Amino acid sequence: MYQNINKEIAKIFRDMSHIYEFLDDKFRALAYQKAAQVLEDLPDDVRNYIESGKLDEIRGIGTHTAEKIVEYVKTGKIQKYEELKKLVPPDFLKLMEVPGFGPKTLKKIHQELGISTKEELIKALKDGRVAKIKGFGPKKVENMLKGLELFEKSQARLTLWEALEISNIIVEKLKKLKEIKNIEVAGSLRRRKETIGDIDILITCDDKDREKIINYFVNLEDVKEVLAKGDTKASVIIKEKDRQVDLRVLKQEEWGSGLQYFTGSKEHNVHLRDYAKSIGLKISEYGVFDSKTGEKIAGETEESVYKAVGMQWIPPELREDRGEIEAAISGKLPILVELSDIKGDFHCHSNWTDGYNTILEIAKYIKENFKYEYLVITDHSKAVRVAHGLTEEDVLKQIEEIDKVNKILGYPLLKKGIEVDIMLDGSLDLPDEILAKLDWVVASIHTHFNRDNTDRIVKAMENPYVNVIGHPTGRILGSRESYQLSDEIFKVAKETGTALEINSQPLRMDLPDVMVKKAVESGVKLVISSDSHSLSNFHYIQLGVYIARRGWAKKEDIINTLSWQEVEKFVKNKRKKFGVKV
DNA sequence: GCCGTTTTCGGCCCGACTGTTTTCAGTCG
Repeated sequence: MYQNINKEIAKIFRDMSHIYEFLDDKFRALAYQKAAQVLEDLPDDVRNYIESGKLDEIRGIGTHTAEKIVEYVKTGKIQKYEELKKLVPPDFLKLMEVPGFGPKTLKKIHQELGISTKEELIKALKDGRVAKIKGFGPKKVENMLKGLELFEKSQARLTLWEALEISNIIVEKLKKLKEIKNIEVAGSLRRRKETIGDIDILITCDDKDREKIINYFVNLEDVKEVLAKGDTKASVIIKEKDRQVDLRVLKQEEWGSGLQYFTGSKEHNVHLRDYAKSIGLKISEYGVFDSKTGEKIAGETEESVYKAVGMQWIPPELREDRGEIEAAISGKLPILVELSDIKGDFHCHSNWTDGYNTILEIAKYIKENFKYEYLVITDHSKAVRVAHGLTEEDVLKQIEEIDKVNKILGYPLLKKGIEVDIMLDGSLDLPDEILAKLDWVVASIHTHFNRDNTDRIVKAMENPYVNVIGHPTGRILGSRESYQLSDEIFKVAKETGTALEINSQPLRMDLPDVMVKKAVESGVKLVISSDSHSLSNFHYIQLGVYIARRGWAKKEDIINTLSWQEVEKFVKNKRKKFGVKV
């Protein structure tokens, strides 16, 4: 069962971390926080680590957290957690995530007023009881109430695509000001995380131009409300999706260290600063300093910051504290795949099923807008009724149509493919004789999400004609969790010569980054696909490239970087392996 | 509770901001 148990335990550890914060045991809280993060990022089922005796070799998991993991696996609960839970009102655990609601604040309210539910707390905030506690006051209470409101409003995060679109609009407008010297987005957006909270934009300029730039920013037509406007920073809410956008003005000599700091992630920065400290240096957003003399030794560029602590520059997509710091110290960072390496797209839909455009329209659009060597048309197969999936006869007709369009284009840009459905028993809904006529076969699951689907995917991969598994985990961000899968899929993918898809649809982003990393480590090939249903969708491919990069994928790991001739070799190799004549 | 390119014990990122204080604790990113 893939990931679920890791997540279950991570959630408990996170709760325990909150409880320890509440109990003023800061460092235990930190340790559990770290263990939770590590578990969430773990691409393997944690039980595999137990079996192989490697559980406490994971950095961040020690003797005691390992014991508790084993205990959970064996008994379904953690005794210590059950005891700790009794010490903190359950509502307060959730409230700790609200801005302004720290452990000390909540503890004091709990002790002084004997309050233990969210409802009572809100009442006490409003009727002035909280404001009377020593160390509290009207302003603090006001901010807590505001925090509560904000928290409830902004729970939903933007997709990476939405955040990129919004930030591009703002950045392009700012770029028109010639006073701005450097400009860059920061935060999770620069790291290209799958979802984004707020948008951070950093710039540098001469001191005398600050005011003009900040005024220009807060007066953009996209701005709905100005939250704050100061000397070095302005925050606004923009009309598009009611999102907060922050502009920060840095000094030229602090550009690198500021960009590094504001890019994060938090975990990456903590680890980086900790390491710097161990070699006698101090890193802050203002630069890299000698701990003893206080002398500044770097900061103007990001490269200089990493270089000063003896590391390679780390691409933002890797900055999640998943081993990139160690790799950068030993000079072993991978050279990540880039959008310009991509030679084609392997998954799209035409109006033969649920796409909006004719095959000819698609072909012309790709010819004009991409430098692709190939594009595989992969409409749905008949089992997907809502999409009017293709029957055997339809597939044969579409093959003729594609030949026709290629003739119009004057070269064979389009390739013949299908997104064939994986049935409940793992069989496919089109016969091998039909699949054999195609250049490329994507096999996907579109039904029965509430079960462990390893068996279905394994069986599909054992079909000689299946080249890639489409959106392998089935997740939809914000609405559908991944179904369960075991690591066997990586093993079988490798053995059978089947690739795994990185589906670039903004709400899919499937495979997720940590699974991409696992695939790369397992020697499994990946295919980046737009899964387009309309012309503009083809541009999603860059999202897939970002996930691939976040999963440490190199050019060699990605099938799309191959010429079509090499792709054909990949297809033939699998068929040969299964004894099919090619 | 975790961890080691100073350490197996004694640390655990850094700085700004806010609101409450009268020198600082708590929170945030």
